[in-house]
Amino acid sequence: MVKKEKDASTEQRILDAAKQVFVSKGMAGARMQDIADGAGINKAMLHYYFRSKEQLFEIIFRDSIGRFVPKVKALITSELSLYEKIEQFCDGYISMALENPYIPMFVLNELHKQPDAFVRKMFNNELPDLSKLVQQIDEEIKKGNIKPISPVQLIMNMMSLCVFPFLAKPIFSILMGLDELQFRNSIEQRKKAVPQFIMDSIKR
Amino acid sequence: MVKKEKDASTEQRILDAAKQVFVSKGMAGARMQDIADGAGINKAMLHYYFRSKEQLFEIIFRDSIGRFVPKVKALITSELSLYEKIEQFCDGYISMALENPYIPMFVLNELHKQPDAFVRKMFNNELPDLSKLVQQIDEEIKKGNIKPISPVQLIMNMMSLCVFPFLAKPIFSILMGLDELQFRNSIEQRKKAVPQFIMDSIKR
DNA sequence: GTCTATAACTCGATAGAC
DNA sequence: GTCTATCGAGTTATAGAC
Repeated sequence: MVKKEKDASTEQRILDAAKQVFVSKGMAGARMQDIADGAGINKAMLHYYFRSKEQLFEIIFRDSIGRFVPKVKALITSELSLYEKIEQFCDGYISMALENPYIPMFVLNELHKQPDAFVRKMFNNELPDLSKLVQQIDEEIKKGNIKPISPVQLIMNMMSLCVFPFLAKPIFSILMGLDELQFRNSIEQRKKAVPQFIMDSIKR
Repeated sequence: MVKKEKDASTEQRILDAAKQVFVSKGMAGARMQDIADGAGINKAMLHYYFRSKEQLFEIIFRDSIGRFVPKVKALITSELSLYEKIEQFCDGYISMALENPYIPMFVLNELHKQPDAFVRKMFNNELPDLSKLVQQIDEEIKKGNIKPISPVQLIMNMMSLCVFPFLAKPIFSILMGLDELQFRNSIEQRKKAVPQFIMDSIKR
């Protein structure tokens, strides 16, 4: 990196443009030309800064998801109560996705193209251990603190409620006539509303 | 169609293979070669039966989603109670997606590439009218039958709980160690469990 | 570092024999 | 109806001048 550090560097402009294109078109649909246009340079420069499309994609992905995964791993094996875990997962995921709204679609697409390889990559070859969380749910049921529910169903519900609105943004916006700001506000509310919705449902 | 009707027709084999490929790779990622391989023929035959990739995609899409959309439109404007609508939407969507598990991903992908055009195509240029449903929710709140909740949030929740598990099948299966049958059973349960989960949460 | 030009390749589509 | 062979458009990637 011998260049001068004046305005927003070419490198950064490429990364920003690439994020934008990769999320709206997916890896296969993305065109290096579109990324170059978005960054205000030509295709050759993309290859100068990042050897290949593959590598550009890789860098963006790691940079985006790299910080969130370890947090979730730590959370689910922590000593917090079930309610705190639900609260922190929802808040943490929704906050992350509000800052990187392209991530949910990005992850989903790659997941479908090569499930095993991608899951391993995402979790650095070490799957998070859900057994403690599952056990915790079963205990709360046995103690009579929450209604009987299969842990698998509860975890599915929590993830669904957090992730899906980001994936379905286009259809929600059109169907419910939400503009950019209204959509953002609706999502913002969900940081509190989703844990509330879940607890209202399961608590006795 | 002058060919003999012996085994599973070439045409049907193409459609089956195409479904399979389109859902796992998306429209842009799908390769005519892969579809041809899946159907046990060569690329030229694809073009003989279906003029273009575009057209093949179109046919599969209309065939899959064509029946479900009108049902939903009728349901939300019907005279049924809020609870019955929730129950029937969840059961209807989950049943449809269990039979056509590729649809959720398929719709989502196209939605992201060309949101407006695709939504119009999906609903035949006539968006479903949610106002009656929204009004119904507000009334139930005013009557004190359910807790205060934004109709937008409630509808988002319902759709999330129904759709997301199909999208996230690969990660759920790996994370929770579910085989094909176990996953199917978990989803099957959700036909009843999701409406229950929602009602438990909102009812007074 | 940035550009133009072009090589190398992928993939949808077509021609034409059988 | 089915195949092989090939074209042509569109894309990633590289060479080489400035």
